[in-house]
Amino acid sequence: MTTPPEKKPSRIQMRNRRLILDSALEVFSRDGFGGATLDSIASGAGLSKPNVLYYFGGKTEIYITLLSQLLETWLDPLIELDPDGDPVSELLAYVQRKLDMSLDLPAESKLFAVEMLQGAPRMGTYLVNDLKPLFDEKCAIIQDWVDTGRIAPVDPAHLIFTLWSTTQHYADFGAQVSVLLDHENPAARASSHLEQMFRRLLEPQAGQPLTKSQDSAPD
Amino acid sequence: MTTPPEKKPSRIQMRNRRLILDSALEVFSRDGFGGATLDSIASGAGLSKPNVLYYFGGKTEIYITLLSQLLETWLDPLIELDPDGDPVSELLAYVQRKLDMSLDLPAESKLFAVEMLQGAPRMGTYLVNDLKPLFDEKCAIIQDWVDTGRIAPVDPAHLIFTLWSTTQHYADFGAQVSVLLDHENPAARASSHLEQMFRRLLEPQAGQPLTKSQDSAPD
DNA sequence: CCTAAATTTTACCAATTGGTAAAGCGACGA
DNA sequence: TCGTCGCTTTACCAATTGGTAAAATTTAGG
Repeated sequence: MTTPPEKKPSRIQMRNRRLILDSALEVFSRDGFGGATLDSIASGAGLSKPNVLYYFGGKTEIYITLLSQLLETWLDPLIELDPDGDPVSELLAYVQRKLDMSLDLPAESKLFAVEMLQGAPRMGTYLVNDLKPLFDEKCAIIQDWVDTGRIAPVDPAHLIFTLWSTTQHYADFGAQVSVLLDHENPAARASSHLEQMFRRLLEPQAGQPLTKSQDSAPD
Repeated sequence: MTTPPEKKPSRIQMRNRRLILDSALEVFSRDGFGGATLDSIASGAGLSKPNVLYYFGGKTEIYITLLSQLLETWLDPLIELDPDGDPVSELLAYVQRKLDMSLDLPAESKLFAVEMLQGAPRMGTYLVNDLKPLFDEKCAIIQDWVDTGRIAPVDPAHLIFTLWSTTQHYADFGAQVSVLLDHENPAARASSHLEQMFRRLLEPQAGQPLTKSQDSAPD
């Protein structure tokens, strides 16, 4: 009970907590957990360090708060993947949603990346308890689409990895992308490139439909 | 002259410098530049902190040394992309080389990622002076392959981004991959998934070959 | 074995870190 | 007017940080 005022958050509490979290997102996503300092978070929020610690129990609590808020936003597009929709459209829409998020909220993407690079030390349980079941569920859906010949045969898990990595790349490696593309805005080209790529990957080939992919061992 | 012994490096110098760099690679790739400490680098190398500073001028010098060594290894596969080879084979071989590197040397991949996430503050010049020209050169080659109808029409720059992101994902997000795949080794499946994906992306479609992209000026 | 150079350790330091204690400030109701 | 409750600041602190000086030790060469 030392730190966060209980009960109803007042207007000023809401405002300052948000200022702190906004600043912390920027700092943590750039410098990682260990590299971030309370001082830079505080100054980014326009507050003093002890004032920041009035609202949060400590550096770790800010980080955890950020991470769990992030996860809700992050999982949302995957949750929306509809087993009853048109498979290719659903997956292409997922790609676009993910790409939009990476372009609009690069810091969120980077924060996630930073945590993963460290081996997910403060996120391990979440990965196992929340992401894994959702991931398995969606893999099963995709596998069903493959089995019924509605998309080309593809490994669902690695398809999702590919989808995540290609979209998040524009956030996480934005510095590189920016230099290599002469600082032109990558958004439009990235979008059509990814759409084209996943469309080709996923659209069932006219040649070999479901006859061979139903259950036998491939390769 | 303060720090690194000049002239011929002795056997013990070679050994200790290598110990330090190996340990530093591990630490920097996990914790980032700001999060890494000389103490943890030293203890990882089995040396004392002042002893580490006998071989390197400081934390930054170790980091820079690591980065420039990394870049040679990292750029190599791209350099090998042969304009005279079979386009699809060349690109698929590049994918495999990149994937192998990510699986064999995940720390190198992570170090690069960490630096990019921070906005490449200690690498800006490398990006512009070394990577950018090479990138442009290879993009031109790929564009030529497209223009001559030897691969399907695709944006060369974004193709490379896709290639980089999908392969490096297995290193940078290894913690996530490991959990989601039930800790089974992703290597074999990743390899065939990526080969299939890029093959479909790149192989010219029977339907619409070079008619629309043939020779116009590639600005 | 002896010396000189190379290496390693011990003992420090100033600055910064995450965090705490308590005093000060402002608004608001009695 | 007063008190008090929520918020902010000032003044700290112990631990850790990157880095240095110099003594102690090891090594290599003759």
